[in-house]
Amino acid sequence: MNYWLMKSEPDVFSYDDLVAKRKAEWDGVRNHAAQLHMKTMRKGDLALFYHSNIGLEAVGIMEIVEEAAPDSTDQSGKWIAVHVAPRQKLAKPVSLKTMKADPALADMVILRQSRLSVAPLTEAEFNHILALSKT
DNA sequence: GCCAACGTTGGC
DNA sequence: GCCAACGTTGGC
Repeated sequence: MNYWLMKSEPDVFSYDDLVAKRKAEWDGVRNHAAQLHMKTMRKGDLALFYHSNIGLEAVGIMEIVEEAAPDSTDQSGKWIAVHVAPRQKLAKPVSLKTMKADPALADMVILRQSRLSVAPLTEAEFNHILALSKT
Protein backbone atom coordinates (compact mmCIF):
# COMPACT_ATOMS: atom_id res chain seq x y z
CA MET A 1 0.00 0.00 0.00
CA ASN A 2 1.31 3.42 -0.94
CA TYR A 3 0.46 6.91 0.23
CA TRP A 4 0.15 10.10 -1.76
CA LEU A 5 -0.60 13.77 -1.56
CA MET A 6 -2.69 15.35 -4.30
CA LYS A 7 -3.29 19.05 -4.79
CA SER A 8 -6.27 20.91 -6.06
CA GLU A 9 -7.31 24.53 -5.94
CA PRO A 10 -10.50 24.45 -3.86
CA ASP A 11 -12.26 27.10 -5.95
CA VAL A 12 -11.91 24.69 -8.87
CA PHE A 13 -12.38 21.37 -7.08
CA SER A 14 -12.46 21.01 -3.30
CA TYR A 15 -12.65 18.07 -0.95
CA ASP A 16 -16.30 18.90 -0.31
CA ASP A 17 -16.90 18.75 -4.07
CA LEU A 18 -15.40 15.26 -4.04
CA VAL A 19 -17.63 14.25 -1.11
CA ALA A 20 -20.64 15.53 -3.06
CA LYS A 21 -19.66 13.55 -6.16
CA ARG A 22 -18.71 10.44 -4.16
CA LYS A 23 -16.16 9.52 -6.82
CA ALA A 24 -14.20 11.58 -9.33
CA GLU A 25 -11.61 11.36 -12.05
CA TRP A 26 -8.40 13.16 -11.03
CA ASP A 27 -7.91 14.71 -14.43
CA GLY A 28 -5.98 17.56 -15.92
CA VAL A 29 -2.55 16.55 -14.62
CA ARG A 30 -0.08 17.64 -17.32
CA ASN A 31 3.23 17.07 -15.65
CA HIS A 32 5.33 14.02 -16.32
CA ALA A 33 6.55 13.49 -12.77
CA ALA A 34 3.00 13.71 -11.46
CA GLN A 35 1.80 11.37 -14.21
CA LEU A 36 4.44 8.85 -13.22
CA HIS A 37 3.18 8.91 -9.66
CA MET A 38 -0.38 8.35 -10.81
CA LYS A 39 0.71 5.38 -12.92
CA THR A 40 2.27 3.89 -9.80
CA MET A 41 -0.95 4.15 -7.81
CA ARG A 42 -2.81 0.98 -6.99
CA LYS A 43 -6.40 0.43 -6.00
CA GLY A 44 -6.70 0.90 -2.24
CA ASP A 45 -3.82 3.37 -1.93
CA LEU A 46 -4.64 6.35 0.26
CA ALA A 47 -4.03 9.99 -0.56
CA LEU A 48 -4.27 13.27 1.28
CA PHE A 49 -6.31 15.95 -0.46
CA TYR A 50 -4.46 19.25 -0.23
CA HIS A 51 -5.98 22.65 -1.01
CA SER A 52 -3.47 24.79 -2.90
CA ASN A 53 -3.63 28.55 -3.39
CA ILE A 54 -6.60 28.96 -1.08
CA GLY A 55 -6.39 27.33 2.33
CA LEU A 56 -2.95 25.79 1.92
CA GLU A 57 -3.85 22.80 4.02
CA ALA A 58 -4.48 19.07 3.90
CA VAL A 59 -8.19 18.62 4.43
CA GLY A 60 -9.14 15.00 3.86
CA ILE A 61 -8.26 11.44 3.03
CA MET A 62 -9.24 9.77 -0.19
CA GLU A 63 -8.76 6.37 -1.70
CA ILE A 64 -7.62 5.41 -5.17
CA VAL A 65 -10.57 3.45 -6.51
CA GLU A 66 -9.49 3.06 -10.15
CA GLU A 67 -5.96 2.82 -11.44
CA ALA A 68 -4.48 4.82 -14.32
CA ALA A 69 -6.66 5.09 -17.44
CA PRO A 70 -6.80 7.64 -20.27
CA ASP A 71 -7.67 11.13 -19.02
CA SER A 72 -11.15 11.90 -20.34
CA THR A 73 -10.26 15.58 -20.70
CA ASP A 74 -7.34 14.83 -23.00
CA GLN A 75 -7.70 14.49 -26.76
CA SER A 76 -4.11 13.62 -27.50
CA GLY A 77 -4.22 10.25 -25.77
CA LYS A 78 -0.97 10.98 -23.99
CA TRP A 79 -2.20 11.63 -20.48
CA ILE A 80 -3.72 9.40 -17.86
CA ALA A 81 -5.86 9.92 -14.78
CA VAL A 82 -6.94 7.90 -11.77
CA HIS A 83 -10.28 7.82 -9.99
CA VAL A 84 -10.58 8.73 -6.34
CA ALA A 85 -13.26 8.57 -3.67
CA PRO A 86 -13.48 10.43 -0.36
CA ARG A 87 -12.78 8.42 2.77
CA GLN A 88 -12.62 10.79 5.69
CA LYS A 89 -12.48 14.50 6.24
CA LEU A 90 -9.73 15.48 8.67
CA ALA A 91 -11.03 16.54 12.09
CA LYS A 92 -8.81 19.59 11.72
CA PRO A 93 -6.99 20.61 8.53
CA VAL A 94 -3.21 20.47 8.68
CA SER A 95 -1.68 23.62 7.25
CA LEU A 96 1.37 23.91 5.07
CA LYS A 97 2.87 26.07 7.79
CA THR A 98 2.45 23.28 10.34
CA MET A 99 3.97 20.71 8.00
CA LYS A 100 6.93 22.95 7.19
CA ALA A 101 7.61 23.58 10.85
CA ASP A 102 7.57 19.88 11.77
CA PRO A 103 10.97 18.17 11.73
CA ALA A 104 9.28 14.79 11.21
CA LEU A 105 8.10 16.04 7.81
CA ALA A 106 11.30 17.74 6.71
CA ASP A 107 11.87 15.28 3.87
CA MET A 108 8.38 15.39 2.43
CA VAL A 109 8.64 15.47 -1.35
CA ILE A 110 6.00 18.14 -1.67
CA LEU A 111 7.86 20.52 0.64
CA ARG A 112 10.98 20.16 -1.43
CA GLN A 113 9.18 20.40 -4.76
CA SER A 114 6.26 22.68 -4.17
CA ARG A 115 4.99 22.74 -7.74
CA LEU A 116 4.46 19.02 -8.03
CA SER A 117 0.71 18.35 -7.96
CA VAL A 118 0.88 14.65 -7.15
CA ALA A 119 3.56 13.51 -4.72
CA PRO A 120 4.37 10.38 -2.73
CA LEU A 121 4.25 10.31 1.06
CA THR A 122 5.93 7.75 3.25
CA GLU A 123 3.69 5.76 5.58
CA ALA A 124 5.32 7.59 8.50
CA GLU A 125 4.59 10.99 6.96
CA PHE A 126 1.01 10.04 6.22
CA ASN A 127 0.44 8.78 9.76
CA HIS A 128 2.17 11.80 11.23
CA ILE A 129 -0.10 14.20 9.36
CA LEU A 130 -3.15 12.22 10.49
CA ALA A 131 -1.95 12.49 14.08
CA LEU A 132 -1.51 16.26 13.65
CA SER A 133 -5.08 16.52 12.40
CA LYS A 134 -6.34 15.11 15.68
CA THR A 135 -4.52 17.50 17.97
C1' DG B 1 21.69 18.69 -28.24
C1' DC B 2 22.23 23.03 -25.79
C1' DC B 3 20.41 26.97 -23.72
C1' DA B 4 17.88 31.37 -23.48
C1' DA B 5 13.27 32.99 -23.35
C1' DC B 6 8.95 32.39 -21.87
C1' DG B 7 4.80 30.49 -19.45
C1' DT B 8 2.72 28.34 -15.44
C1' DT B 9 2.29 26.99 -10.72
C1' DG B 10 2.12 27.95 -6.06
C1' DG B 11 3.58 30.35 -1.93
C1' DC B 12 4.16 34.67 0.27
C1' DG C 1 1.09 41.53 -7.12
C1' DC C 2 5.50 39.56 -6.97
C1' DC C 3 8.86 36.09 -7.29
C1' DA C 4 11.13 31.46 -7.23
C1' DA C 5 11.05 27.00 -9.22
C1' DC C 6 10.71 24.52 -13.00
C1' DG C 7 8.80 22.75 -17.39
C1' DT C 8 8.48 23.74 -22.36
C1' DT C 9 9.59 25.83 -26.65
C1' DG C 10 12.35 27.37 -30.33
C1' DG C 11 16.65 29.10 -32.41
C1' DC C 12 21.05 27.82 -33.37
